[in-house]
Amino acid sequence: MNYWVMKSEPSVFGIDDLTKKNKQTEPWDGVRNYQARNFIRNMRCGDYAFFYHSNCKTPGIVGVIKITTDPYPDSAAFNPEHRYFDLKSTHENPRWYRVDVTFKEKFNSVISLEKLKANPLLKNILLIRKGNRLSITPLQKAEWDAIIQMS
DNA sequence: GCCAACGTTGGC
DNA sequence: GCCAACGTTGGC
Repeated sequence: MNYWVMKSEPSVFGIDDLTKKNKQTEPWDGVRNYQARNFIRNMRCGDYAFFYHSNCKTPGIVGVIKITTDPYPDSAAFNPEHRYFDLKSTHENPRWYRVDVTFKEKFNSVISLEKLKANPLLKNILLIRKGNRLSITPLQKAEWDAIIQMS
């Protein structure tokens, strides 16, 4: 079992896009960064992730999602019409991957970036490292637990 | 809107 | 392989 943080701009795709009754599972697609891609390929069905909202009024962790597939090729990369199209990704040799995520929980309030930075138990997490731009980052179990404690 | 930090591209 | 130029991310 692995733990992750998955980051997205809520104006593009936010946790509320997963809280609708008939749409609690969505593919997490569009990851086009190699480091993040490598993390996705290490994900397994049954892993858990925090949903992080970036580039918004109060950036921070807003809830919990579950990884509900193993990684599989991101078909958006195959579609020339799609904004995530990549000529160099082919069916024979896919370059980009995605997983499906399922809504689990939305916190009553955001665990803000500011609070995450202030918690000494989280001082090593990639998410808050200066200059980090990865949309997918791993967490240790102890770090996961520390964040749950804050919620 | 600003700008620092980072990743990618492409000329050489 | 180096590195300048450029595009993007994301906090503030």
